[in-house]
Amino acid sequence: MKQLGNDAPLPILSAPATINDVAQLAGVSRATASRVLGDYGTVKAETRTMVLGAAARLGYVANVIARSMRAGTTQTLGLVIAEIGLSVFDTAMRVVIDSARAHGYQVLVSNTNEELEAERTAIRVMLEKQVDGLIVVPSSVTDLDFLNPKNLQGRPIVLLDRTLAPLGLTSVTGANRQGAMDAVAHFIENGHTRIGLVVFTANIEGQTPEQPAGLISSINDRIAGYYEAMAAVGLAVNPAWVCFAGDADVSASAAVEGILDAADAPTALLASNGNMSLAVLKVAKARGLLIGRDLSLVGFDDAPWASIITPSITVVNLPIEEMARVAVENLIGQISAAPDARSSELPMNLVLRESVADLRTASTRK
Amino acid sequence: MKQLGNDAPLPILSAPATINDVAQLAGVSRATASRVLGDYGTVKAETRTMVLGAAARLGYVANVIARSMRAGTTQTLGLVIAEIGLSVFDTAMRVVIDSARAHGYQVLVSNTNEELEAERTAIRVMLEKQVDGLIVVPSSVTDLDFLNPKNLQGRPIVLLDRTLAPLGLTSVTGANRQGAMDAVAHFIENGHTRIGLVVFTANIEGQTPEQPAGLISSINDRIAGYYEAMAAVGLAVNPAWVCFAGDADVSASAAVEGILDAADAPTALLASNGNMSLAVLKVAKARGLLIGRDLSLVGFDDAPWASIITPSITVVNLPIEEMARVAVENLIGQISAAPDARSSELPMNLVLRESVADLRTASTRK
DNA sequence: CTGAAAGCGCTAACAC
DNA sequence: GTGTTAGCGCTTTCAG
Repeated sequence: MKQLGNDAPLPILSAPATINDVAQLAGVSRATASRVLGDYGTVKAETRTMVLGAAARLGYVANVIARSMRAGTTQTLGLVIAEIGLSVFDTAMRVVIDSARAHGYQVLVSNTNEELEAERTAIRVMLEKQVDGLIVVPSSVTDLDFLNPKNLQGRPIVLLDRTLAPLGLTSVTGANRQGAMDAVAHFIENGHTRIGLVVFTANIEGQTPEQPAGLISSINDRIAGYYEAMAAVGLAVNPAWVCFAGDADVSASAAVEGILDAADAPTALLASNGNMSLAVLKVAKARGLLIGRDLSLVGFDDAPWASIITPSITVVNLPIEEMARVAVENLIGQISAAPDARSSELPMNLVLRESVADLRTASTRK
Repeated sequence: MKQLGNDAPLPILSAPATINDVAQLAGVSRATASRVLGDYGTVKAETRTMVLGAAARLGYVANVIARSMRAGTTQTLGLVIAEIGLSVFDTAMRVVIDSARAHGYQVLVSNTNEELEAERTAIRVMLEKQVDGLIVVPSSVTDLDFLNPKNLQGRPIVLLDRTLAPLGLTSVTGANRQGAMDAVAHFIENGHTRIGLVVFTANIEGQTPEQPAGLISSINDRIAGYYEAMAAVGLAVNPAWVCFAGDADVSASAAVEGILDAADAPTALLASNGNMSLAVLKVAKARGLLIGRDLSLVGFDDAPWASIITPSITVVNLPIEEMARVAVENLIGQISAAPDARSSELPMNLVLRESVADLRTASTRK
């Protein structure tokens, strides 16, 4: 390699310039170039200028991969999402990505489509890629030893939206049980007594009236809240009012249809998530049922359209933005040192709109 | 370092196991361990078993970062999205992530919120992280020298949804001009002559009736299509029917309000994207206007709610899933070798639903 | 203030 | 079939 003076002509590089090229062109050692580029140690102002000039001339871009190798940190977080396209998770992604960036981290994203195997692979790949930490929306409640910290190469993890009790991992969730109870209470306040529950839950085939085993915690809690709120006021639940569906298309609709076809069909439906709200809307539309009059609906997770359509939809809102922010901060906290890995459960609040009919005969307005 | 036999006791490692640890525990050289783990070259079956066993016992996870450094490839794609949360881009993300994975690539995602500076930074960070290629939804049409291939370290790039004519980069877009023309033609077919256009366009302040300079190509093409279709049938465009808004909340609503308040207000509105459709819905709701009767609407980009609400919304659908797939395949094609970097423009199609009123007096059904 | 040299974990010639 | 060795690009002691 020929030695180049300070103002040497720009060499033609086939590959992207390395720190060696910069050092050479500036006529200094690699170490000095690194000091300037990495902005540490001490370098004569003049030398610094030379190096910076050389870097600029060469269009030098640091190879962060190489830096990572020495530093042992990649400034990258892994985000494993159960279902991109579901409004609540899209929002979570946006916030995770944006606030990670604000903290100097990039985000590697994987989508599992609620499939266990995809999740397992995603985690492995991210560990291989040496992410500094993981934010995971877990999609299964069994066979999750791959999420056990002992298999995580010492990398911190935060669960988002769902907990995994047996593993005792840090999680950031919504108060789903309370949210469901509030929804049911709202129906009751408005004179409803026949209240149904349609649950969207990945990983089951078609639709079924029996509660599947191994539901993720958020759904589980919403179901528990529903039963608890009904029981609290002594309202009986007709088993035909509760149904579970495994996909957003046919079985979700079928589940809703099934409930509406029951002998003493509910006047009100609690939909377990955004997909299910859409399914209720779809069936109502097909049957010519006017939401908020012929059929009442409360959904979970506020979506951009929920407030704007007519009638607008009353929802139990998951504070997903805040949850995502908390998850990132908690994770970065764990990475940086302080192991204050405390789980948080954020309150959910009922957003009153127009989709619940007031069944009270007189004018008993609250 | 002490030599360990085949069945040596498991050493307690503070840091994650490296290939050295595996080799040592298996009693072979690093190279052999690498051969087994990387599945190349030839190794005696017995040795292979030893190595695999050792790796398993140690919970060995390959350090892909180190591998990348040698290989010069990271198997990672960079995705720079203009607005996470807009249905069309969320879908693009899902497809990019999923199909990249199907090709053995992971995806680093950044969100620019349509801000030039964020985009510039995102690209730089991704180059630093040595992504093998970039998929970018560019948010600006000026100052984009950072997207010039000569500043991209030789890494291929594919533009999604929008072109950048001066740079001549490969792009995958929709036939926006044609789409807008189809929408206008549909209005006209249904007897509308006063047809308005509300445009959502980031990076302007508030709302304005004049067409801002430097609009991204997709929006530009939609606007051009609108004017062209009107001109084609000799329909005059009242300037008051066209308005531009810079944010999804107040100014989008204000733009719609402004148009509806015009002396000869349009009977039909073409909304330039999903955000704008929502704004039209919002204003219509506030004014008690029934879409599909009092005011007709055609939007762009099909969203999950568009078909389900009442009335359902007629849209010009961007084939975003296919576009995203094509973008990934094109990019990976460029990475792998074959520089068949041809841009594609995919057809858009009008999805007829219920949001356009038939103004023709008699029963001239088509 | 700057340079020489070691090494992060891995793979790939090249020997034997 | 397997081991030795060099080196990807970078940072960081340690000398001077």
